[in-house]
Amino acid sequence: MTKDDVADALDEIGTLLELKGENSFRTNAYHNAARLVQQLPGDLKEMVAKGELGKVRGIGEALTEKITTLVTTGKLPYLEDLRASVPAGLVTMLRLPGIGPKKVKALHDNLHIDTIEKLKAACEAGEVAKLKGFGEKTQARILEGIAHFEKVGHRVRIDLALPLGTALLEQIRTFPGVLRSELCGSLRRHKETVADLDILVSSANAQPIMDAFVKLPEVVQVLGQGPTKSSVIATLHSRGEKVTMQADLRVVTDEQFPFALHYFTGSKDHNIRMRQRAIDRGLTLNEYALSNEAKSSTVPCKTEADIFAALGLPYIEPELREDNGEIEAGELKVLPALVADGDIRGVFHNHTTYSDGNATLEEMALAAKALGFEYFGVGDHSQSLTIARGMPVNIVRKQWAEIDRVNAKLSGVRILKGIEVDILEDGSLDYSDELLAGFEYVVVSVHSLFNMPEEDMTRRVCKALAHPATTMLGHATGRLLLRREGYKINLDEVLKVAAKHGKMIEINAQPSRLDLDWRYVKRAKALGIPIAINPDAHSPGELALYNFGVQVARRGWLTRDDVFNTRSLTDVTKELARRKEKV
DNA sequence: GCCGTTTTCGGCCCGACTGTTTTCAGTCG
Repeated sequence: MTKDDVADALDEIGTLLELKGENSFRTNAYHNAARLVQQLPGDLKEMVAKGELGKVRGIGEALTEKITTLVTTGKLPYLEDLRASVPAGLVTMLRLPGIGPKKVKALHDNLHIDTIEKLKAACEAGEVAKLKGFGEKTQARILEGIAHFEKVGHRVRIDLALPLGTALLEQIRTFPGVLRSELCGSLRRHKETVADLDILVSSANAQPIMDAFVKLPEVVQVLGQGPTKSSVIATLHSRGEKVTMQADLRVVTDEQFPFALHYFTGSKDHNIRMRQRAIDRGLTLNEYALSNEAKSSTVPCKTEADIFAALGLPYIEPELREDNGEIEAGELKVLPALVADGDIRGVFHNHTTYSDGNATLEEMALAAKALGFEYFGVGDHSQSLTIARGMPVNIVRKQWAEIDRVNAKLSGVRILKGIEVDILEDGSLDYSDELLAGFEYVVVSVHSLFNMPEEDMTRRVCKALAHPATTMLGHATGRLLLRREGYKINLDEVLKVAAKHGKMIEINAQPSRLDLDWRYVKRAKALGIPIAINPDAHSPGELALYNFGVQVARRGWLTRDDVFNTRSLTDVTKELARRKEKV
């Protein structure tokens, strides 16, 4: 049993106890212990053997015993009993927004609801609204949540899908007889969420590769196995979550590989356009070849670039293949040279122990330096966001003094004095103009009152953007991918106001956000709005998440020049100073 | 569940919001 397996078990106990109505301090102790186990340095088995587990603050006698049982026997009767006493569907119901353990329990106790399907039926019959503590609005909200759940329930965030895909691919690459191999589909196009994994291999002999694939340790179920295609369910722990996805492996000959790679990368709409393009030239394109049927000959292509060239196009990056103008741009030779990870020279919106981050200014700055960044922009929370330990004014001044001290000490990286200031209900900012003037830049974000009507929210954010002290807008919609839709806001209006006042917009690179969405990134570019890619890091490790933001930027057609933090420290500080002077 | 130099019980987890109520429980970050 790995740390992740143990953490999963403890989390599950916590959740099941919540559903049984257990007090929250007790359930929290389990969730807390799950996190502790996951973050434990060193080998868990060793710690158990040496009896060191109990020394960890937050793990007492009862948890030591349960973790020991899990690690030594691989199972836990206590958990198995709990599972048997709580219907599995109740845990799924917790994923609906506005529905917590108490409401799930009430639904189960009173209406015997133990699945999403039964819940939906009960809502539609109006039974839920009649329950004590529920009402018409709650019932409507549940139905909305179910509709949302049905739409995206099976998709997985890219940061969780990628490690599973990579783990499978890396093992496949060690199989004898594998010539070329690649992850295809929406994962290769770097979409923000992925439905399943498409893996492509070229080899002269498919069968042994198929046989080895279905026996990989991540594979928990074989859905089908044929001579050229196998489908499995695979599972992996990544970033503290258990990821389960369908994975399809296809094996083609090496001559077919570029065609199959292009075909399985998609998107479907892009492929349709490409096939049509082939037909226009008297050719046919499919996943195996580009052929001239009249002459019963084929056009030899060694790479995807050869296929594009054969159809009169420059190479089109996978991120652009959405039939979103890339073919027209290719024809006109105006495809953008997309920004790349290596172009990023610093980041702006990050947190430290001054608010809800878990590392100090210096630790974060050093981690930024280790990534090759020239500058680390701090953007801790402002005073009204008390839950995230937002900084009162005196703490801001203390942080400034520490930044000066650390900057004097460190070389090769410079800390920039920024802030993530809350946009208050009326669109004003959470600090006085006088204090705001003391920052090198100001990120403005919404963290409260998500349910405002669209018009009010739009006005609120636009007012904040227009504030002279504002440098850029943080996570524009507040969405949490697959979990919570963003607040209702007219983004086109927001972009217009940003362009008018010369303000920037961030791509929040947290994989659960990826907000601004790439579709709007492209529109922002058209309006000349500079984009900043920010990891919104709360720990040193999260700084590396900026690469997910780069992927969004690439899907939004951005070049290096479109992204503010591709500029050098000198350029960035000069520009920030220029902006402040204007104020 | 955990924790403890105010130590073996009682605090831990705070504030705002929502929708349900008629004084508050549940959810969320």
